[in-house]
Amino acid sequence: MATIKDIAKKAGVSITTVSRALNGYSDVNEDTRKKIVETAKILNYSPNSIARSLVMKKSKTIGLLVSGFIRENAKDNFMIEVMTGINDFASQTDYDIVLFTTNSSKQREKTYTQLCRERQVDGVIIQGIRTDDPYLEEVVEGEIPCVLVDIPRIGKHAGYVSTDNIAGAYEAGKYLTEAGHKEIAMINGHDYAFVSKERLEGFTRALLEEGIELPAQSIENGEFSEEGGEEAALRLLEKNSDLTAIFCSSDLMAIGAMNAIKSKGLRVPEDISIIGYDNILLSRYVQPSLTTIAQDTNALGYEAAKMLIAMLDQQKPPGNTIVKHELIVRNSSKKR
Amino acid sequence: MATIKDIAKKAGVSITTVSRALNGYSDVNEDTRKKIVETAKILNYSPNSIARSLVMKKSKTIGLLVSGFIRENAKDNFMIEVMTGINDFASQTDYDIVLFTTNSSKQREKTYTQLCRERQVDGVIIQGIRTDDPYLEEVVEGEIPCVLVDIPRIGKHAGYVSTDNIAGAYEAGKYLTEAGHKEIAMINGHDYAFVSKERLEGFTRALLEEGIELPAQSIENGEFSEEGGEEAALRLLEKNSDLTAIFCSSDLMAIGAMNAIKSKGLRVPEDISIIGYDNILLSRYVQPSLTTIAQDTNALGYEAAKMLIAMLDQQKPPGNTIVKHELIVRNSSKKR
DNA sequence: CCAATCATCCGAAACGTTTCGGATAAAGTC
DNA sequence: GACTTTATCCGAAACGTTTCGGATGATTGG
Repeated sequence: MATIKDIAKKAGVSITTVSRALNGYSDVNEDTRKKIVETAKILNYSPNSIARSLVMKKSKTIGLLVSGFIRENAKDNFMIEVMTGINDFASQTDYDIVLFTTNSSKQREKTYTQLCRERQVDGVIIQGIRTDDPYLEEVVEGEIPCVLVDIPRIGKHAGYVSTDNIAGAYEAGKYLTEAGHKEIAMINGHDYAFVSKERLEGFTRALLEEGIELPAQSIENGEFSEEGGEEAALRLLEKNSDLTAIFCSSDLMAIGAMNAIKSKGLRVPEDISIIGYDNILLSRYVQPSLTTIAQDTNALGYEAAKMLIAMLDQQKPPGNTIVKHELIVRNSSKKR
Repeated sequence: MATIKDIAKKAGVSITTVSRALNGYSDVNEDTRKKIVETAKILNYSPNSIARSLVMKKSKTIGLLVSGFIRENAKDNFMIEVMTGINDFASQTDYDIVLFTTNSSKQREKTYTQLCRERQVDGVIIQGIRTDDPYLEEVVEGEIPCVLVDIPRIGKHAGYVSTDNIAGAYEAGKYLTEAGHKEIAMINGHDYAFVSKERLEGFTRALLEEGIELPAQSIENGEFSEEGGEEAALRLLEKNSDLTAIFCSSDLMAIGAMNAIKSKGLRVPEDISIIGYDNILLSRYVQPSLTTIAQDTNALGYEAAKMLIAMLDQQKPPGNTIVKHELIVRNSSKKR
């Protein structure tokens, strides 16, 4: 592998001059620059970004820290869409992406901060970690520029992107009440996700405005999985056989709930209306197709990368970006 | 950021000793090691992997070069499952993954080899590039250890993982002929994918064994997309209204074909049987659920990472790994 | 007691780059 | 002609590690 030194020797100039020539500095004669560029090409030179990183103290890489990057979660193309969004922006810049994954199963001995410092990433985008993650605090308070996806926390070096989950859930609630539903239940994710709290809040508020209470026994957690959603729905149906609508905090749980309803011999949407959240790919293909709150997932990633790189390259202070959402009515819900 | 030098000063030893103590060499007294480890902890030391990479000439990263890592392709969770497989293996090792993506749209000025050399990846896994990719040759013949996914090429430093596409397509063909189908067509991907060639070969052979010809006019390309599959199916139906079965080179195209059939007022599988390839997530959820050839996509990635890291760490020569496949009969196909 | 072995430590070079501070010679200024 | 300016170049230090080749002193063997 040819180095800058080899070029210098071959071209008969100093190392300094080669470096400056290749980096477009003005204090090098156009003729010598040409010669240097030419010999660089002849020697098939590629700059060694590691050496550069070492002296510049910048690695030009951003870490993508995702939790639950495992096969099961591939169902949910949420994660992958966020990733493509991040990549969409990053590929326009000179930043590369390095993938960190946390398998919560195996005890991890290193904190996220350590992980990032060792790999010398300039910043990190964090996705899918739970609010009870022991290392969340550390990274929000820490020195490493970071952007959180769907966790509304701002720190000295930490910003976030998300959607307005309260408003989204509110719209779902409004939609159901306006359709004449009265006996309504909710399947939430788990208590350690911000989105769960927010969606509960928005949904409750919408119902309350129509004078409908959402008692604790009408809320079950489904852990954001299809199976969890199915079981949660079964429990809800057990408790209240008059149910006419269920709002689910994720599409995957909504699909599970539909399975449960069908297994009980009931029909969607004739007997029970179902509304999900996320607008995952599956929701369009499932039978009946799913009414849901869509988020621009791709934009979520795009904006995250944009914010992070603005923090890195232009010292912009971290902030928060809210990406739009939208109610998409399909066939899993109907007027009462 | 504390360095090894800081530790040396604080602990009153040399830099060498700190390095050797931290890396578990035997020629350092147990007491001094303890002291060093302790002061390292106090100073909140993290090793700088960049400096280490520079001197070791190993970055302990593998590149993941994927083509078409864009939103549209997220439909197809093939790619993401391969990625999780790669990650599954890599996370057991000390290798990190850095993501390279090629957006074929924007003219790329750098070859894959240059990309890899600049970022100093120790090896690379390449996924989703076409056989007519101008840089494929370069990387197969090149010096950088690489593993190709679904491209059967072996070089001095290049191996591959794939499934037996010929056998898979052969099974699909056998299944259809044994079910009594005679008027059969095929929707293939495009001419620049190895899998297309192989699937065509296997399928043709199976039909031929039953004395059934597959003329060129019974084969249409669908570019591996849902829309392409739909259009291809329409062209086929136009040409031959007696068709009773279509084999598609990908599930996505199969789904498109089903749309086309329905739009023509025909039924799947009563009028026309459809069989796909890949067993993507959607194939289980679509109506009717899709008969398909399943590949262990996760294993594809896992084995790719395994092979690459064996090449890197144990100088194993590159080879080829064939991952198993399986015919999964669902509801989009039936006996004639 | 002398030489050989051993345990423990360290200095300095090396990895490939960037960049600060200057050096040199030619050109311009009065 | 003496001075300043300008264009062009370069030496050497720095980034944070690893590692080679020794150095030191204590212990052992005969």
